[in-house]
Amino acid sequence: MAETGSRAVQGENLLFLTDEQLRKGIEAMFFAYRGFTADPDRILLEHGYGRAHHRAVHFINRAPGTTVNNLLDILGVTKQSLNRVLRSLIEDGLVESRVGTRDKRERHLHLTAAGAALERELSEAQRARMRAAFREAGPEAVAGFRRVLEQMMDADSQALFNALKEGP
Amino acid sequence: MAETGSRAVQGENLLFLTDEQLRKGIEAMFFAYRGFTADPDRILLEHGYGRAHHRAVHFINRAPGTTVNNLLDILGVTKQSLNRVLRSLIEDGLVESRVGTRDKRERHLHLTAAGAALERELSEAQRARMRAAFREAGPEAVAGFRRVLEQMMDADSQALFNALKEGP
DNA sequence: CTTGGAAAGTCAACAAGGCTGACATAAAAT
DNA sequence: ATTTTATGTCAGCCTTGTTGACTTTCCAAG
Repeated sequence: MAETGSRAVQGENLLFLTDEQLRKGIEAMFFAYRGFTADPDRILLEHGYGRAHHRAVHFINRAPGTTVNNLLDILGVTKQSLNRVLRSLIEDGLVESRVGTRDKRERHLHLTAAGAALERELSEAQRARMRAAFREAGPEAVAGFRRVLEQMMDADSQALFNALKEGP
Repeated sequence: MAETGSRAVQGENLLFLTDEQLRKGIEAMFFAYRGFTADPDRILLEHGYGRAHHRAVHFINRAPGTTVNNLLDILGVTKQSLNRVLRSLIEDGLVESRVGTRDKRERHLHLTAAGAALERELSEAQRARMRAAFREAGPEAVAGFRRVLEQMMDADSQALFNALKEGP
């Protein structure tokens, strides 16, 4: 327990890499993620939806016209799982599925007015919390926050994240 | 869409609070949390456990002798949900439940040698990723990361997080 | 000492949201 | 003409969350 991992490196100012510091980082991620999802979860409950619907709505809004396969890559779930969510969103008139013009096998997904309204309600709540946290922490902390999170992603997630940056 | 939220504040250097920046922060949290849980999830699968078991084992290790009620506060789930997880861990000999000496209604939870071994396997994998991310990002980024995450927590989570810092 | 209530455990039932496997259809690609 | 790809769907399973009802144990206040 005493000499695991980071303590092996010596003669450098790497105190931020001690197991103790790493453990704090891990627990901070756990508690922060709970806060991160708390507000949308409350709103979703009122509408009879879950987190899976939030994720679908978020990324359809981010990349309107995206295909089902593309969404599967982003969300990292099976098509059966996504399909259950998409079906209810389409039935409820929040998402529209348009047959592709170039490739008619593809379905292009768009939010309806109602879908966009829900997306706004969810993302405004989530942004409000993020904004408060960012404001409290300050711009330099925010830059560090982003840098660490990006490094924590898998390589493929990192690619998806950066692809979303620029937009479609 | 144009003048929501942060853009209302003007004449200040608050560009890090634009809706666009906040959206990036939200997506970064989503993808990073997936990476954060990916390694433990793989290990848990091999052992036939899930994330709920990881959380229980983690916090029992952090605060040995903690009571069930205390653990319920930390994890934020129902006792029925936690009980199912604890029962399997106890049956499998990873967790020991000792009747309280002062108050015999309470059960004090401890990891067995086998439980501690699993905890080590899980936390070492998770620390390895966190360590790599921290090292890449650097100490100032790490400080910012921690500051933002703490602000993102609910007030009660923040209290729990800080209580855990000092130890029992 | 009795009783109220807290701590813990248990049973049952349910829902969301993951998963696998199998199969169907349409359209593109070869 | 055949194969591959994109999508949808049915059936069934698992984990992990929920509520509600009930019991046992036991501390503490009356």
